[in-house]
Amino acid sequence: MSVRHAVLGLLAQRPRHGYDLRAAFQAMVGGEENWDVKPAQIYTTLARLEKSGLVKEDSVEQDAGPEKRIYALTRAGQNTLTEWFNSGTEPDHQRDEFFIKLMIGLVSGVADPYQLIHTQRGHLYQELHKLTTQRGLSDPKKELANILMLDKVVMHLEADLRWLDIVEARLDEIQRQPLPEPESKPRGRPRKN
Amino acid sequence: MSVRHAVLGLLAQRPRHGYDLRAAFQAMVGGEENWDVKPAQIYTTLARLEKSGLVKEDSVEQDAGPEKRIYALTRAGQNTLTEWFNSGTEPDHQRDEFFIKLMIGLVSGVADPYQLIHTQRGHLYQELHKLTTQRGLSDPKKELANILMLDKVVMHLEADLRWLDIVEARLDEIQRQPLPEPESKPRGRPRKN
DNA sequence: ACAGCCATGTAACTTGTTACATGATTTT
DNA sequence: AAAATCATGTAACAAGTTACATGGCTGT
Repeated sequence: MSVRHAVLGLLAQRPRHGYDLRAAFQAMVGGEENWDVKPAQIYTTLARLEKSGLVKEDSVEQDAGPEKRIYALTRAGQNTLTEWFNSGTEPDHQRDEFFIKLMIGLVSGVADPYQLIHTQRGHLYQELHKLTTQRGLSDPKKELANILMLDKVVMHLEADLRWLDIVEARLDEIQRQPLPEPESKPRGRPRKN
Repeated sequence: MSVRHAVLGLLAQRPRHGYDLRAAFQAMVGGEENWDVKPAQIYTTLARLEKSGLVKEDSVEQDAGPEKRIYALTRAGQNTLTEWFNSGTEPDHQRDEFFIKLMIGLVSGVADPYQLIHTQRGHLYQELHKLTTQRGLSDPKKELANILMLDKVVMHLEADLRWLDIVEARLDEIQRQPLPEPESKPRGRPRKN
């Protein structure tokens, strides 16, 4: 849902061609490690936007190199964009794969929840470490978008880590006063970290 | 990607039919307000899993009411499930719509970033308030999954709020020492909150 | 009698990914 | 001469949503 509007926004800045849009988008989210938009998506999105009348082909440049199909916003496109800005934004309600994995682990008896948590914690710490060293090095020269994205990812990694601690605490609580759960016999808890 | 594996996991617990799977899934994520899985997705997923040989129709019950097509895991399904548990889980790298909205706002000059932040903060506080009162009321009687999901959502809402503060601080910094940005002339910052 | 739950599905559509395919220019 | 970058797209697929369609049983 975001890419569609991002394309409109970038075209509001100035008319652009597909390749340019992709580069601008990637710069905006701080590189492909954060959000790798495939060329295919840009071009198909452009085609769809054109079909919907939100965008139109402005001109075709060709100055040494392949031709560039420049697209521009239509009035309808501008309206759609301002509507987007004026509407609220849902905080993307965490359809988190790990949550599902943990719950399925608890319920199906196929995997040990404590093991899952342990693994995931390691994973998150590793990621966090990678990012914070990255951030420490090149902070001043990086662009705003890049920095903000890093901030965001770090905040959420920390939130996930805090959540894992809470989950563990809650599981411990339950093991002290076991509740009537059918299939899943509680396993012994391995040593912490 | 999650629903597919969730279905496998729930079938590992015991054979089930589509309607039952849906109910179990919804219970697991703590109700439709968190993750509303449509019936259509359950049934199409089951059909795909069957075509892939991970699941097979076990029997058809009919005891007063419509017939229930009971599905069970195949050996291949069990393998897929354990592979899933043994593989790492990416923390769902925040393809957050608000981030894009803010960046496009900054870059396109169409919307005021401070206004966007202000609106979003209000939105998040409201949500947070709704959840914490909800949590305060019925904590002991609720099921584990429900509680964990609430914990998770709250952690991430708080992370988002902290992030908004950081963003504002960074924008203020830039306004004190303006950088060479072409299109977007900085707007006056409206009063906080 | 009607509403609501139980239970199943199909069709059309949207967003996004993967893989393939082409070809020119610039850099090494 | 080869590799990287610029630039465009198509085809097939996967996941998910919306809307539609059907029908029986249960409670008011």
